[in-house]
Amino acid sequence: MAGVVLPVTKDSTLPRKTVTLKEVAAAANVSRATAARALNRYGYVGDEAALRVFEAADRLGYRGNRVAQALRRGDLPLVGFIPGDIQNPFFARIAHDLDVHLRQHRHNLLIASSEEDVEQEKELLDSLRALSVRGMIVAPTSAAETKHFESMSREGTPLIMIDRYAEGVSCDSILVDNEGGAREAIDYLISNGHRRIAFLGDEARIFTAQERLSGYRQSLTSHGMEIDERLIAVSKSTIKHSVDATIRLFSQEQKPTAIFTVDSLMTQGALVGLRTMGLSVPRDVSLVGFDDFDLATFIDPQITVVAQPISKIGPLAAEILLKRIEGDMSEPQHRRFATKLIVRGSVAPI
Amino acid sequence: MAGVVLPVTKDSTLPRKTVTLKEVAAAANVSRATAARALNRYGYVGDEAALRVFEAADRLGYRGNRVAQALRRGDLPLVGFIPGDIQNPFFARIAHDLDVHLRQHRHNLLIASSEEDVEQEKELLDSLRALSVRGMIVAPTSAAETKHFESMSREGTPLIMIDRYAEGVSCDSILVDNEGGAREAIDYLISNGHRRIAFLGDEARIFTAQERLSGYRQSLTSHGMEIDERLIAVSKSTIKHSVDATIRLFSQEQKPTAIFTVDSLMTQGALVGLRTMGLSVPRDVSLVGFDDFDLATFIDPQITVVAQPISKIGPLAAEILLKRIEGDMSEPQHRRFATKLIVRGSVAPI
DNA sequence: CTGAAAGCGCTAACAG
DNA sequence: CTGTTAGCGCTTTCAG
Repeated sequence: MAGVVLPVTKDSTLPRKTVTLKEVAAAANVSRATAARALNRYGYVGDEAALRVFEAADRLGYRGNRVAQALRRGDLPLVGFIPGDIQNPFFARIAHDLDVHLRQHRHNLLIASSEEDVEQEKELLDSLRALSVRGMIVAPTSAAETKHFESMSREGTPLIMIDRYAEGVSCDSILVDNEGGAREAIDYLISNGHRRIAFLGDEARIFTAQERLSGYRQSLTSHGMEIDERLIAVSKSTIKHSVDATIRLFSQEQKPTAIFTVDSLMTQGALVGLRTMGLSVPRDVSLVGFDDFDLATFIDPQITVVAQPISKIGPLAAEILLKRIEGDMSEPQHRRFATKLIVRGSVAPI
Repeated sequence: MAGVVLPVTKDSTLPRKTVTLKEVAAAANVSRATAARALNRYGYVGDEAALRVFEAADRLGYRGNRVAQALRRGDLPLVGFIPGDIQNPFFARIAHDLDVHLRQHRHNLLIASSEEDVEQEKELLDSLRALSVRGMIVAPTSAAETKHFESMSREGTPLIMIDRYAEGVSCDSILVDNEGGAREAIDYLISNGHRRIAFLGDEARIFTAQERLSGYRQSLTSHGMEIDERLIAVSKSTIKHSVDATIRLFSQEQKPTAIFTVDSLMTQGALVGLRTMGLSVPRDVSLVGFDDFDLATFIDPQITVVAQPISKIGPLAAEILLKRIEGDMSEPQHRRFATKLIVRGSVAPI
C-alpha cells in the first residue's frame, strides 16, 4: 500500500458525474462495505483503512446518494409541511422555524400549501408519502374530513398537527387556546361597553374558526347577551375577501360598534374595509384581532390583538416530530399554548 | 377472464405495509415488467393484462415508490428553491406560484431559505443536490461568490436565478429592471423638488441592492447632483433593522427630505422609524419604496412604489426550469421585466 | 477487522 | 405482447 501517488485533483472543468461509494472504495483500496463503514462510522474499521477512505472521499468530493440510502432505509431525510397558506405570515414564520430546526438535524423541509382545499390536501399528502418523507407537519384544512390522515398515521408515518386539529386522528397536536383567547377579546370589548360586536372569521370547516367563534359565543352568552347571526361574517382569509365581508357587515341597518377578526390577514382586511366606508378606528368602530402581526404596532391606531406564542410552535413541532422519527411511540401529546391579550389603541369605550 | 370477482376492499384497520409493484403484479397475474409497463403507459401491454393490473393497483392502493424510481432514473421529482428569506412576502409569493406550477407537472418544491448567508447557501445547495433534485431555483445571496453554482450547473443540474444574478454562472435568469426602477423613483422625487434624498438598502453583496443603488446614483448624477455618502444607509432587510437605520439616517445634522427604500420590508421599517421620530409622511419626509405590498394602499398616506411584475416571475421560472429538465439545452435566457412607478400619496413637493 | 453478497423497488433492454 | 434479467447506489448480515 506504500507509494500510492495522490493524483492531482482533476481540473473539474468537464461535466464530472457524481462520485459514488464504489469509486471512493476503489480509490482507497478497500471494499464498498469498508468504505461505507468508515464513512458512516459504524462497525469496525482499521485506522489506516478509515484514513484512506476519508482522504479519498474528500479528494473526490464524495457526497453520498440520499436516494440510494433512502431506498435501503425506507425513507428520505425529508419532512413535509402542509400549511393552509404559505403567504400567511403566521405560516411563513412557522415554516421558517421548522426549516431551521430540521436542518440542524439534517432534514429538509418540503412545503406545499393546501390552499384550504381538502382535495388538494389529500393529493399533497399522497405525493409526499410517495416520496417517503419521514414525517409530516400539517395544519389540516378541515376539522371533519380526516380519513387521509388516519390512514397515514396508521401506516406509521409520524404526523403532527399544528394550529388546528382534526378530530379522531391519533397524533400529536400543538394548538393555542382559541376559545379562551376569543373569549378574552370579547370580554374586553364588552367591558368597554360594546354590545353589537361583529365576528369576522373564515369558514366553519376550519378548526380555529370554529373555536374562536365558540369563544365569541361563550363570552356573549356568559354576559347574558343574545347572539345575532347577522353579526357573524364568513370570508376567505385574504385581505381582499375580508374587505368585502367587512363592508357587508357594516352596510347593515344596525351597525356593529366593534369587530373581532380571526387572523391577521382578516384584521388588515377589516381595517381597509372600515376605512373605505369612512369609519374610523376606534372612534366609530373598535377592533380586536386574533394573531399579532408586525404592522399592528405601526398602524395608527395600534391594533389591540390576541397574541399567540408563535415562536414556540415551529420549534416544538420540529422537536416532537424528530423524536417520533427516532422511534418515540409514547402516547400522542396535545399541547395548548395560552394566548395573551395585548391592549393597544384600537378599542375605545362606547 | 370472465367472472373475476372483485374482492371487497380489505378493511384497512391494521398497519398495512405500503404496496409494491411486485404485489400488484402478483395480484394481476403478470410479471413486474408488464405491470410497470401498464402503470407507466409505455411499451406494449395487452388490454386484458393492463386491465387486471389497473384493477389490482387500484384495489391494493398501489402508490409507486418515488425513491426506487428515482434511484433508477437518477433523480427525484423535486425542485429546490432557495430564497433569501421565506418570510419576505416577495419570496413567499414566488414560492407559492412555483409550488402551484410545479405541482401541475408532478414536481414537489423543496424550500430552504439561505437567510442571506453564503455559507448556508452552499450547504443548502449541497444537501439539495444530495437529494437528487431535478433542478434549482435560487435567489443568490451574493453577486460575487459563485463557485458553488458553477460546479452545480457544470454537473448538469438546471439552475435558474431569480430576482438576483451571480456573475459568471451560465444559467437562466429572471430579473427586473432594478436600475431603471430606482432611477425612475429618484427622478420622480427630484422632479418634486427634493435634493437631499436618502437611500435605504441592504448589503452591497446583494445584487438587487447594488443595482438599485446604482440607479439612485445615476439619477442624482444625471441631474448634476452630488452624491452624499451620509445619505446612504445599509441594513438587513427586516422591519426591525430598517427602523434603526432610518432613525440613524434622520438623526443627522442635515436631515434628508426624502427617502427611497429598497424593498417592502424596509419600506415598512422606514415608515415606523419616521413615525417614531415624529416625522410625518409626506409632510416632513417623502417616501418611495421599491416593491409594492398589500398594505401600501391601506396605510395613510398610501405609499408610492416601484412595482415589480411579481406574479410573472414564479410562473416563468417554473416554466423555463421544466423545459430544462426535459432536456432543453439552448442558450441561457436572461429576462428582465420592466418595473412601474405607481404614484400614490407618500411624496409631496418640497 | 474486512470482503462477498444479497437486496431495497423499480425500469428497461433483450429475448422469446 | 410478455417474462427474464440486470442493475441504479447503498447498507448490512454473514463468513472469513
